Amino acid sequence: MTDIIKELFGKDVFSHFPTDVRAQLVDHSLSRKLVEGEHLCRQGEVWPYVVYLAEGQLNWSMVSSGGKEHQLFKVKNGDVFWAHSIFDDQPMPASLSADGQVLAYLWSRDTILPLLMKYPKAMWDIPKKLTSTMRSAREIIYGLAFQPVASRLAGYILDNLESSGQDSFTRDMTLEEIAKVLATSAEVVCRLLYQFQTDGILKITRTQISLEDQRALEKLRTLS
Amino acid sequence: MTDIIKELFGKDVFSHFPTDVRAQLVDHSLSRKLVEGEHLCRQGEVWPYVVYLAEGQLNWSMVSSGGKEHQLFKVKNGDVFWAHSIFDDQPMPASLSADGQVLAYLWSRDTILPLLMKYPKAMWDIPKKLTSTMRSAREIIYGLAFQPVASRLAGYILDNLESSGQDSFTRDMTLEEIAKVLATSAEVVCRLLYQFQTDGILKITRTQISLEDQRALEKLRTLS
DNA sequence: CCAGCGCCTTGACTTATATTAATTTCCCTA
DNA sequence: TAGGGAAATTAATATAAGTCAAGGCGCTGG
Repeated sequence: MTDIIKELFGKDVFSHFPTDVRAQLVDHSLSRKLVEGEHLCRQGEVWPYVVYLAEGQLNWSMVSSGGKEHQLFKVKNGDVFWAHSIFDDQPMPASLSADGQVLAYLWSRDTILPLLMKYPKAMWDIPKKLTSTMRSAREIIYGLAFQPVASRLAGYILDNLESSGQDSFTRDMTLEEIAKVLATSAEVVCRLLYQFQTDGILKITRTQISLEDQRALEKLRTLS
Repeated sequence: MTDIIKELFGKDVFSHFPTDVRAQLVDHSLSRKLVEGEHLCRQGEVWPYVVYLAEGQLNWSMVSSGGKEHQLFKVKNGDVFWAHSIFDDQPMPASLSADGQVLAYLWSRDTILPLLMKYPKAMWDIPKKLTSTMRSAREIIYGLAFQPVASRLAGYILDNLESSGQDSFTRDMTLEEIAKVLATSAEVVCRLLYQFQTDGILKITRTQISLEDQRALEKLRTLS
């Protein structure tokens, strides 16, 4: 625990608390272990917590009015997540669910707010963080609204290649899951992947995707 | 000026400042008058200001990578607007331009930040405000991504009818401008309006829109 | 009063993507 | 090692919406 917590106190907001407060925060933390698919919070619920994700990943996904599920982003290992309800006491607009094994530490608003009031410098980091979230959320959703599926898929592949560090990677999500992220259907993803292959951009097998022409793929991502 | 400022101090954030600080804020305010179409800030510019809109309306609009302009929302009379750059010193993601005559009061970060540090209760209202902005922005952009144009148009008309208080209103925007808000083209808007008429939902002339069947229009809005 | 301009209207065509359904491939387990 | 089930693939079809082009209407200023 101590190592993990040490990392936490290098992050925005938390880095501004003095040592004794840090100890106090450690004492008041709640820890939650989740298994694949389990929910940390559900869309519609009022859930005023800060999360520090010590192990694993969380999916931030929402169900639209049409009943379709869409995954907007992932909370990654080491990320801090400030739930909307902390600030306005309104229902959460999406759900957080575990992607694999998860260990998370939580603090309720009642714990953290008095400390923020006492250390305004820490508090000032919150709008900063929210702004950056807004910026990236806008980017993502705008992509959904204004970029063709092919561009979104290109971006998705490039992101994966980048984080794998190789020029090829093994798909660990089903086409169905990818489709959920790109807000389209598995069939379309499949067709586009093969389209990319005939265009000489990728080589694909059932589970592997390897890059043939990075420049072309990057062009696809931005074009239109 | 004093009346206007009095209103300001009833709002989030500002309501938490004591009298002497309020006076100080009035002293340090910058006032800007704008005429139709003039820009208060431009997309891409680092612009660390808080805005209080005393008269008129501002359009918050962005140019997408494809070069198309899209208007996301309006800052209305009496609204307070916290520009992204205040928090993270990054470029603004969209532009603010005057919709008609505008009178705005501005405070730079250098003026406001020390006061926020001194009055954490005021500062705490900022994340609250940002959260509400995030919620409504998400709603709007998700609409663009997941709702058909017909639903968006239905919502647009219902909003206008509501704010006019009548069951009919005179269009004060060109089809082109409506298209910009709905992220589509004027032709499509036109065709849909006539479609609505043949369906018995609206009666339209060149400039007037009057409601015939509210229930049907509301159904259209939500029915994905 | 009419010429011209901006806006609106309409039609024809193109394209991206959703949907449905049928078929194939792969992998796991009995 | 066969059988079953999940996932992937492919094809056919449907539909929403964008684009282009042409024409019509109504207002304004000379």
